[in-house]
Amino acid sequence: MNNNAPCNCSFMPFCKTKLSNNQTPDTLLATRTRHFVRNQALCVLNDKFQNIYIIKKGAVKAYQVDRNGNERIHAFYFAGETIGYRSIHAGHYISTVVALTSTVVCELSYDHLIDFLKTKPELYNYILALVSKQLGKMSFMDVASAEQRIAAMLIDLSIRAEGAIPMRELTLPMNRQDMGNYLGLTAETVSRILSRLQKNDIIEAERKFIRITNPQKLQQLAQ
Amino acid sequence: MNNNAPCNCSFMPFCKTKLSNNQTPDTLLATRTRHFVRNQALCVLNDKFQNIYIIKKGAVKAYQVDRNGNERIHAFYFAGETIGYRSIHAGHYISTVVALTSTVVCELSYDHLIDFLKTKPELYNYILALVSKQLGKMSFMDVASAEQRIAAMLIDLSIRAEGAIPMRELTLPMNRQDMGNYLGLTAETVSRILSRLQKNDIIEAERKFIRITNPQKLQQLAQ
DNA sequence: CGGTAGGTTGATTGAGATCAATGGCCGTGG
DNA sequence: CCACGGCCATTGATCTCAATCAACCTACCG
Repeated sequence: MNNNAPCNCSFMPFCKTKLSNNQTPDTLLATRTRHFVRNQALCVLNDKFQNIYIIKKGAVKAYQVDRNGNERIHAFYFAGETIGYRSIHAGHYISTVVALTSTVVCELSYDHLIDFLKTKPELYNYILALVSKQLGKMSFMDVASAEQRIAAMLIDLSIRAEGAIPMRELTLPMNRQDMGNYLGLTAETVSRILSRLQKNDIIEAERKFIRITNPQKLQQLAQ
Repeated sequence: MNNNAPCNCSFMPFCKTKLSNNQTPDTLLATRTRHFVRNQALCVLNDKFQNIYIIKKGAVKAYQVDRNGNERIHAFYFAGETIGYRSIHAGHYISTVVALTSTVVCELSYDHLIDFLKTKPELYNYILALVSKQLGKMSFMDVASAEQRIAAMLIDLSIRAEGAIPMRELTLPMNRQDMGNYLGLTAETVSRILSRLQKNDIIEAERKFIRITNPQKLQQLAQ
């Protein structure tokens, strides 16, 4: 991973490189590459909101802890995806985000982003659209059956997860517990459904490795 | 409702009035007041996204229709609340929004808003925070019991719904079917739980009218 | 090579869906 | 004004799916 390589993420318009005199590329908007190991926190609930993170490599989970001390995962993020929009309003991080695997991120100061935007009003609609895009991700999964939820999640992951072959193969970065937590199911139910999908020749599941052998059927189950 | 009265909604900074020569107040950003009757649509899924609506009076529901033709309500909006942020990214409305009662809205062209913002860079962070705020409303209700969901919804409505006396009394703008749809429950379950809450002296429920007789207990049930 | 976290599978239970019947409210039209 | 019809709400009986509790297996890591 080259720290100075131009992004191809959603911040590309802010990140285009130009060659300066000494032939090293500069970004328009200052960023910093950071590395996180498994279980290390990128940001912690209630810490002052300062940075937006774009995942370059790896995967993370975002969660809150309820009054009973139970973890509630509300999102997973993969390479190319952005973390922090949800915290702009509050001024502090509204969830804790930890790395599920070794993870590389691009760190970007929100204040610098705002200052930069003031010099580029033509990007204004662009950045609003980026934040708006997140709003479309609110899901209705709470009404679906366990099988529908898991089918939908596998399809989603097969598209978003790093290294995944869309609708064919993927390596889950999270365990059954975390999948269940995110979907509102228990780890046992996740395990049972994956076994059932395998019995029905829709997927092959071997711990973290998943191969989707019948994408059409899986899509159908996901509704 | 005075069309020219200054807003006290989240768009207030764009809406402050000044007296011009002839003593009629002007808004900084052009808006238009519109009236909708029950069941009339403010906007329809897939129509070109053009306007943001701020509810001045009344209540609306936002829903999508799934492949099986089932309505899926993902939000209710009340006086003071804003509709349209979710559609900025897509360029078209990503849900259909219909009035639950007679409803008055303030209509605001998104293009005009963007143009206006370009003249007011100091409001960049403000508007980003407004959209970000919506992201915080994504809920975890899918893991709660039916009783928890309904308790939480009653508390939420008692704060947000027009004419509601916070934590005391409210008149529901929607029927049991819509409540259930939103919460991922059936109308029968909603009815049963409301009856149970009444039997336990936590609320009085008479069709659309709800009086919260034991707010502490209700809060406790909602977790 | 042993310990532990993660994963699978079985038996039982329970919350909420489903199916069904009844009653009340309200708008419409005679 | 009242009668009718439709929608909405309530309540009961039954069923189903996923949670829970429990046992056991397997991969991986120090």
